[in-house]
Amino acid sequence: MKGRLEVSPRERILQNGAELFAQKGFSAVGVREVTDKAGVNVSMTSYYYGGKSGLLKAILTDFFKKSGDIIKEVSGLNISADKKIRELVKKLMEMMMANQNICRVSIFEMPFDIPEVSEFKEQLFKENIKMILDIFKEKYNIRDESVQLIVGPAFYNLLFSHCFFSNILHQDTDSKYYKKFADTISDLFLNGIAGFNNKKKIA
Amino acid sequence: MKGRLEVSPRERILQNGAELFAQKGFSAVGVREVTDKAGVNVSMTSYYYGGKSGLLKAILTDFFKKSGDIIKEVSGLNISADKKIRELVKKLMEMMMANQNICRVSIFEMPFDIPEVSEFKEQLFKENIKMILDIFKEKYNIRDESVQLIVGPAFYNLLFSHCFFSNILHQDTDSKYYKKFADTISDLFLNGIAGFNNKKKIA
Amino acid sequence: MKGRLEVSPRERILQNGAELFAQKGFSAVGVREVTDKAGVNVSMTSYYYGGKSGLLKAILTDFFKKSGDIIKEVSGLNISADKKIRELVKKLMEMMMANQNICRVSIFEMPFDIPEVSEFKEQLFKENIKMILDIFKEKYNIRDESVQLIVGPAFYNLLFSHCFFSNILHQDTDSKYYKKFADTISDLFLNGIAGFNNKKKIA
Amino acid sequence: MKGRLEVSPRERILQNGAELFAQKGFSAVGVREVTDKAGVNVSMTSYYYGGKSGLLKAILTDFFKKSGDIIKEVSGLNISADKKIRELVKKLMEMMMANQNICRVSIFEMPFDIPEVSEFKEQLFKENIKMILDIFKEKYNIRDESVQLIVGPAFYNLLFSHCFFSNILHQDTDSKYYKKFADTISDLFLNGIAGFNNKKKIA
DNA sequence: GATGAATGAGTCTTCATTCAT
DNA sequence: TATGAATGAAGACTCATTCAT
Repeated sequence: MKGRLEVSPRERILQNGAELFAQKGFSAVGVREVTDKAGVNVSMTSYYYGGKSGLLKAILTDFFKKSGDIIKEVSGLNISADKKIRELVKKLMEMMMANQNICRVSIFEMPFDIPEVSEFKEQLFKENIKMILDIFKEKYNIRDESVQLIVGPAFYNLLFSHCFFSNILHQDTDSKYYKKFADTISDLFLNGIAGFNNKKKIA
Repeated sequence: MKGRLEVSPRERILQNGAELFAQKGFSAVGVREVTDKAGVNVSMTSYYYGGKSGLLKAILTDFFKKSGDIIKEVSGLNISADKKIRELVKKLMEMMMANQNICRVSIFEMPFDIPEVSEFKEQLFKENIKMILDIFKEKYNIRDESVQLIVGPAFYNLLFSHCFFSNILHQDTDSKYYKKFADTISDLFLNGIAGFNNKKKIA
Repeated sequence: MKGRLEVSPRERILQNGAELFAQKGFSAVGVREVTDKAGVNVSMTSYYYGGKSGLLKAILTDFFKKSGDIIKEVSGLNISADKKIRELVKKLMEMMMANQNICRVSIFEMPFDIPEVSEFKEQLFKENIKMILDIFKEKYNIRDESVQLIVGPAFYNLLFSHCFFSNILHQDTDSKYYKKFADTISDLFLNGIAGFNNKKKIA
Repeated sequence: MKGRLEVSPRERILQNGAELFAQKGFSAVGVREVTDKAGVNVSMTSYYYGGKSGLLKAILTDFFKKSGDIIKEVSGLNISADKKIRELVKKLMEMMMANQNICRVSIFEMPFDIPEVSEFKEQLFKENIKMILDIFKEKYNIRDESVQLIVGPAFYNLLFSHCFFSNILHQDTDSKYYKKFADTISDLFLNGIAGFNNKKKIA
């Protein structure tokens, strides 16, 4: 009899896969490495996810579902756009803190050699970006489309810059750090974007 | 007969390698693919660069040399810190525009499965970040170290967010776009960082 | 509720197995493919037939039983040897028409990698050939054993040449075709074998 | 320095592949088994033939080239059609004796699970059959197309019935056997086909 | 300097089968 | 009787690298 805390093989593969992919990069990790770590048979990756790329798709799906839900939730709040952005940053940072591996993999893996997965990610990503831009537009007057194409991604990138550099800089990422990070990014972005409406340019 | 414009086999490998790595990711590209494209023999990669990872190291070296030179140059200018930042963004963008493949590869490839290259990149990257932070400190009062660890990378990330998303969003990246991008990022960042010194918070 | 026309799972596996084996070859078909097509659980192949090779043995048994019965029946008829041969060809063709998949599989699969099945088929096959040769010997004087070893198989092969080529030539195989085929083969063979007793050689 | 009798790795793979495929069937043989027997590295199969199916295609090409050359040569002879047929049988049997493995593989392997190879064989096969039928038509009056579709293949099948049964019957196949076989088949076929022109039917 | 045949380790995936339910 | 999750072995193939020429 399996105990209550027992995690299913399917889930173990996803979690361990995300962890290894986050550490070493998708294509540098073998399925055998993942399943060994998960304590299941090699063939279970194909059995459950239809293969290594299917596992990556499952990870991406998980991430974009989680972040999409947050964006939608924040969108629906009855608060100012600025507050929404702060709230969005905070909630996304919390989610990232709780799902570091899945997030890092979803953000950084660009499997251009697997078109199917590549297009899949592209689609999910664009949906996310669009929803975020909709929040910005509630208050800020971002007419120029080319700016939109810069500001939206820039925001997204700021958010995840932590992921980007924690890999390289090996910073400690406790909950206090995440909070500080969220605040700083919100300040930086809100002040930055506010400046667009000012006449006088800095420098 | 080799003309004046003839590029050496060694250089052809690097350029074609950077192009393919940028398109498909380092580990998704085989040396054979690179050398075929470059029109040289397979074994020349090992011959010139000591192997595939050696080629990546050479690309990284090239990029960090180029960006380091720009940072140093701008650092030495006798202008305000704000203007230095604008100049830095402008110059780096120009460099990226001229060396898209090498830049993208250098920024996005995280070869954690090859510790030697991974550490190599980490070292070069940290040197760059440090030099940039020194410019910020000239004027802005960024006391809190954890903020430093956020703002520096955030700036770096903003700069390269273009790379990140051009892969996914397939934007046109002509020289006009680059200029607009540089301006927007400079505005965003300078306004954002200026806000840190303001008492009143937005939102 | 199972109706009268319902076919048992066991039989469904055999029929669908024969069909797929006939189309794609024994080793190119997986048990999962067979059971999916049959609408039963994967493990039923092992359950009913003791495994994939057991299923093949069952198909072979079915075929050699059917053809053996025909040969015995024709042998016992009180007609001339020539007529027996015509009748044999006709009856076998009818049986093949009604059991195309089982016949094709039984004739063409040579599972040398599964000695048990290979020997099983060899034994059944030799019994068939022997019974056919006995019919020939009733009238024709085929003394030379090496000729026996040629003529018997040649007859058998002529009979099944239709199977052999229908795979490649994609002929229509309606009942009219089968009748024409049976007649032609009978003519060819009876004329051919009759010639053995003639002195003068053709050509 | 390699001796004069040394066979190239490429050729060793083909010969040993043909031998193993002939014995155990194409899909029952692993590439590793072939290359081990050939004394070369596993990857050479892909290197030279582009994979296991490429090796099969090479074997087929070899066979159909050899048999096609013979058919063309005999076609061009200035002798009666009957003599051409006898000569054809004799020459093909000689070729088969000298290339037993390649012939058996080419005749019996029907790789329907590899459409590319399947179609490749189909095309080569049809070309062969067509050339043979042209010889028949020189003298014999085979008007009915459906008979053509039977007689041509039947001849082909008679020829190769030896292959078919030597697998099962384990006959000795020395040069004396081959000669006897060629004679018997020629007699059988020429008498059989001659009978088509006779009014009276046997039986 | 440059070639390309050859290597061997490693990859993902598929398969028939089993066992607890 | 029937299920389907799980197994372990084996499959073909790719890759970076080397070495004799």
